[in-house]
Amino acid sequence: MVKKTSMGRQKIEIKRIVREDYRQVTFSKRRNGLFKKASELCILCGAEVAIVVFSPAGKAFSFGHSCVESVIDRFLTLEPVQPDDGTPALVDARHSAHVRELNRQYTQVLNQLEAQKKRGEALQKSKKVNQGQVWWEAPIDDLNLHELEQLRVSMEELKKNVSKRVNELSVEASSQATATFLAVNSVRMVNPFIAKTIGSSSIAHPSYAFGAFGFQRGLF
Amino acid sequence: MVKKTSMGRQKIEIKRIVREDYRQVTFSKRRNGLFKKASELCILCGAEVAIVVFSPAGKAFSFGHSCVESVIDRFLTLEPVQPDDGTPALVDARHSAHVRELNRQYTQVLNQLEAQKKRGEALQKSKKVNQGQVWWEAPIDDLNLHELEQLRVSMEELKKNVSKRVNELSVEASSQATATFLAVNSVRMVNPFIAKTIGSSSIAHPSYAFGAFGFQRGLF
DNA sequence: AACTATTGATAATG
DNA sequence: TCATTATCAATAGTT
Repeated sequence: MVKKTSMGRQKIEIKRIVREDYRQVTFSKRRNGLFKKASELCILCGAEVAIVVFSPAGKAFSFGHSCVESVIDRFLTLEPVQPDDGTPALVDARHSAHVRELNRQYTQVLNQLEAQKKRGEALQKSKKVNQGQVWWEAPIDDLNLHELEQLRVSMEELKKNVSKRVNELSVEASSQATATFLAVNSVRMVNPFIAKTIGSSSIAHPSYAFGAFGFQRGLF
Repeated sequence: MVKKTSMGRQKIEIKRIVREDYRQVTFSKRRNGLFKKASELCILCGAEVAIVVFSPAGKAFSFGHSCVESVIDRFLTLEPVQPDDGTPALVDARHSAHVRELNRQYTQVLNQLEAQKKRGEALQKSKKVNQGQVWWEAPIDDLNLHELEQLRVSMEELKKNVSKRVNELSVEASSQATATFLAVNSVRMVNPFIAKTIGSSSIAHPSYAFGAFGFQRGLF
């Protein structure tokens, strides 16, 4: 079994966190969580959301869909407060357009980044799955008849290859060695391909270095 | 064992909820959840938070600690977007700073995106290599007798597993299917394990668009 | 920054 | 809408 590395999340009381460093970490985590939730709300329900957060240190963070200012503006125009009495400066309008466009691009790239990250994680994960897999102990239980049939054919092929190789070796090696190979005895199950790859730092077969057979781990 | 009264929460994809009634329910729940999270953030970390939410129907909801307006005001005085009655120079300076910061972030995220793309491509490549590599065509030529012996034992093991599985399936499947499996015919040689792994892992992760609309961090 | 054991949020249901 | 509950997602504590 794996060693327990953490007691995991513990219940906390909702009251001011006293220790500054803890508070800072929690602030970061929860601010991200909040923004994520807001993002989901926008996507799921087509809502418009603006969030402004000031850290205790006075640093400002904001989230907005589609744009903080537009949501806030919309909100403020609903409010009885009407601070605006006159000219909407054209220059500022232009600047705002600029900023909005920049924001749009930034947002777009952020999305792409997230997508890429996810993709990378997925690949990493499937790679891990492959690595943890020892092929002769592979999840045969999950295979249907068709897949088993394919496997069977594959095994025939491998057997042929092995036989061929044995014959080749038999020619050049002593008959004693061949007899040893042919004798069935209990040898530990290790994958000879991997052993080969690890043993030699040759790059003759670079693909194996990536755990082509999916193991590396689980071999004692 | 108590009767199951519900399937419980199920994983959902983060995309627009089509059914209006579901969307409305989710909007209510998640809006409350969002406000609660915001409240906790304020209490735990001493942050100031303002949230404005417009439902798709156009109804406004807001949360504020200590007060929506005060937070928004504080934010807007930082933001150069509003035409200020103060000196134009000061406004421009703020605006420039804002844009510079946004540009900096944009650049940074662009760089991250590039890095992620590279990483993803590398993983994809190694995965392809794995797929292209068929283990039964592995470099048997490079194996010595000892390694071949190990391989042989491994094959025995695999064969046992396959036989066992075939027996299991034979019990539950028709004799016809079993017969089909047992018949040797030329099937394209693919590794069923690999196929299986890919198949299941592609459905692996849900996905929400994290920060889908982008948060602007620390604008000043 | 990453990792888990937990708690907390919430989708499905009544 | 409100309550319930099984499940998923966020995150507190730790490394």
